[in-house]
Amino acid sequence: MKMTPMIETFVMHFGEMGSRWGFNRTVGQMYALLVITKDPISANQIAEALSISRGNVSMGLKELQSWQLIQMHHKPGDRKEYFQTNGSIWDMANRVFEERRKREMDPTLSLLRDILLDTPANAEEQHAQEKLKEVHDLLEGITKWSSELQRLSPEKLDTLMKLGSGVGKVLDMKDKLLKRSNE
Amino acid sequence: MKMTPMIETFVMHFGEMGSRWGFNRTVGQMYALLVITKDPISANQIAEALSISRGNVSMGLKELQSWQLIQMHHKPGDRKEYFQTNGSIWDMANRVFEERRKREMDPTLSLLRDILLDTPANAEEQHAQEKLKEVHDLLEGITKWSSELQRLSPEKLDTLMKLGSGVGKVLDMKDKLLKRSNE
DNA sequence: CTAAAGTTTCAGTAATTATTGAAACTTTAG
DNA sequence: CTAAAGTTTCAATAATTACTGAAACTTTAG
Repeated sequence: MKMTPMIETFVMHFGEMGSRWGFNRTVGQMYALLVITKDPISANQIAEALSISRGNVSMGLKELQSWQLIQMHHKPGDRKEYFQTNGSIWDMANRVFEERRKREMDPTLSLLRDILLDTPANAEEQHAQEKLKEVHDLLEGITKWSSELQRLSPEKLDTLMKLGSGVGKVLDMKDKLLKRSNE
Repeated sequence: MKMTPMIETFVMHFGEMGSRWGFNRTVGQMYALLVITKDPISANQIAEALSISRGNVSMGLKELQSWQLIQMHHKPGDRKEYFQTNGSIWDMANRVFEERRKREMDPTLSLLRDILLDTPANAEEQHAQEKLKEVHDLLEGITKWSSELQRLSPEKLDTLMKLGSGVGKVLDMKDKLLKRSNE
């Protein structure tokens, strides 16, 4: 597995970005390689293409599987395992959002819920709790909203995206419609 | 500056989460402290409350300022600088999203644009480019969509959020409305 | 059952990132 | 202008995180 310069550029960049996206450099490289490679490839091919150790590849594949970003394959008459990305680019984005929400918001949300059950001991804690309530409501709002979005069909999502700032107009229309139906 | 146990719990948790949110532990702690503290506090008070070095606080404040999350204040007759969070919790969320978009998507988007200008050298690169196009379109979609959302008034955003799965229905209404106005 | 082909684990080490604290710098009251 | 009060910088070091590769494990063909 030799990468062409174009492919190498992309793979290495994805590696650099990896850490910002929630996984480490080699996991980012591995995923990039799998995204642009048409046919499933083996762990050894990955190790060779990226010049990293076989052990590291094994751990990376485990990580990518835990994100549900890749799939394992078996070729008939071959004992090796072959890997491939799982689903469309949209599915990938959904999984990444979902996973990050789990890691970045859920633990905080749960802690905030606990703290908000306590009775504030003094004026200082009273003020603190009010702020925490705001943070809590924000996180809860984002969480609910994002799970609603994931429930929408891809077509509706696409419409919504294309609507852009037009969303404002649609909201106005909604108010008018409701009013009309109440009359 | 002594923190009560409740406040300490929150501050330390925010520190742990900090790295997942794009800044480091102490920056997370510092921000949490500023969020729940009513009156502006000095760099020294922060260092004392969190038991971290004065130098570290200085760097952290710089980082928080670069995210536009805090504001500096001067008290009359006092040479010290006092700090306070900047804007509402909503403003905070907006700034964090914006900043993360800059760090996590913009560089990739720009690289992808470049690569897509190249002519594929063979079938392998041809397939790679198709995939890259998909990734590019996804990132561009998210970028545009999120900047549209930021342009909406807070009230409309709130309506949109509360709408939840109702978004689907509103989209249906939109189609009907358009049809009606065309008749 | 055995050996071969493959995968995973994990202790040790390398690489990266965060933190300290002393020195350099800046600002202002007098 | 000077000294005092404050802030920032950055080289050294600590803490964390990622990577390697050999050993342990698993699976299957024969």
